[in-house]
Amino acid sequence: MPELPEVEVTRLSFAERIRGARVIGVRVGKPLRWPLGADPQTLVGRTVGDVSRRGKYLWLAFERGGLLMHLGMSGSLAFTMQTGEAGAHDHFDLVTARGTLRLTDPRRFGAVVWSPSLDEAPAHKLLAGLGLEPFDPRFDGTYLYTSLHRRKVAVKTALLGGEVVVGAGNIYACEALWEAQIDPRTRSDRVSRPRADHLAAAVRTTLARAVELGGSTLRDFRDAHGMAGSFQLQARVYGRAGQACVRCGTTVRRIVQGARATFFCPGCQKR
DNA sequence: AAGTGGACCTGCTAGC
DNA sequence: TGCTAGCAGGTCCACT
Repeated sequence: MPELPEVEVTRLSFAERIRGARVIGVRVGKPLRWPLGADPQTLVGRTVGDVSRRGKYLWLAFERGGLLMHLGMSGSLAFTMQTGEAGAHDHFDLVTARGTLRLTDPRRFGAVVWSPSLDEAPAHKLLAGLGLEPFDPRFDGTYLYTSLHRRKVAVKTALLGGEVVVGAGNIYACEALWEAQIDPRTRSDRVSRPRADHLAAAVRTTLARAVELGGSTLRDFRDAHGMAGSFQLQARVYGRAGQACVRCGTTVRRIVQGARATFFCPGCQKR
């Protein structure tokens, strides 16, 4: 579920309200992708600081150390005063006097990991190797062109990998390639310089627009207030196999790349 | 070393 | 109506 826009929308929906809140309890449910790495009770009494984002990870800073959170494929966070009884898929509660931050994640690919800092393990290990943020000024056509030319994978695969640029998952990688009119099967080292410019811009604008629209709610994504996103209503190719391309009318296709579905228009997305 | 495929886990949907 | 296969927004790890 959550790609950069969903994670950012989630962050924006609770960061201000939780800042300064004192932790009064922690509840841990079923195991997530990685163990918490600390006794949950050691969080009690600490005060939450800034909430920031790196790629699809959230970092809840405390006075010393912090929680690195990932929503996996099916995770979402809620932050409310009236938190009900924990359900079968509620695997982490951070209870504060201002409300409870609850991670709900049916598939449990998500994670909540305690780390002394972002520069130390385990956070460091998880964030090492991540590419540039899409809104980093250094993420431009030159950078993208150079990075893509170091590899020989399909350009869609390179975008999804996160080693070049973070944040575009399956929906937004497909959408950005449609926007840039690039065939997702194009080998990364065959993307021309002008098209790298176009693609860098498309990644940025696609993700930015998705944040403005509250992300994509395909089935169950909600921000921390319970608000659904609406980008999915504007998707040009994702999930539209068999339908006419809104730009050229050609039938949108679904193929499989690296065990992931790719949607594209064979009419106007060229190699 | 880089590229590929399997693994993790649960729920929903389409099709028989 | 009920069962089953296939599919889903991510990413780590083992293997070639």
